[in-house]
Amino acid sequence: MPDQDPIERWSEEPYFLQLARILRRQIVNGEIEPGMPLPSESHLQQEYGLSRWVIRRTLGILADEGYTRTVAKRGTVVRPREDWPES
Amino acid sequence: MPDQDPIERWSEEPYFLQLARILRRQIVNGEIEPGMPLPSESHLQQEYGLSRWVIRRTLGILADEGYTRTVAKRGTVVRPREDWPES
DNA sequence: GCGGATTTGTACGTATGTATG
DNA sequence: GCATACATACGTACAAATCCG
Repeated sequence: MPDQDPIERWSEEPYFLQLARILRRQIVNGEIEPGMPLPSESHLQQEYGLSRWVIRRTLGILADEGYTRTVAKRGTVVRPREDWPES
Repeated sequence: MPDQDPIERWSEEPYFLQLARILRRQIVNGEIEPGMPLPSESHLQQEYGLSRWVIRRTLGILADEGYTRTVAKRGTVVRPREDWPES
């Protein structure tokens, strides 16, 4: 349900940070398990009503943090827990 | 002289990788010394005839590598040599 | 194996906000 | 007050590889 995790458009916080927090939590909570794919960029666009710029910025952050790996023409998958930041 | 470091538009290599290589070499060669500012994004745009998207992508790479630090509303400066990648 | 749909990557343009100088 | 400079965010287009019926 996208509306459980709405992007606050009045917020000072950039959309890509809000969305990164939302997706990061879903991963940590096990809603998307290691090895499983995240929704595609276009799907995330529709789900959250955000531009692809924001979606890609967000996915870049999660990848940098070690939560996900994005492969060209394939998609983005959740990495093993040992690759996540500790604590 | 921009034309000494032209972007090869026929190349397979993305523009932002070509430009990153060019600017990285200028830094390593001491053409822009630590503490000194890089040209502004709009200046780089005009100098190389590239979009701001490519310029920012490039500067992001150099910053990730430790060569530069970009500060909002200020500009991008070259970091001390000890922050650069070794060898 | 073919062909279309999907998906990510690169690249462009524009607009607006905000802090700096 | 005004110009500069970076940050965010929207849009579009095309390429190339992959996936799938």
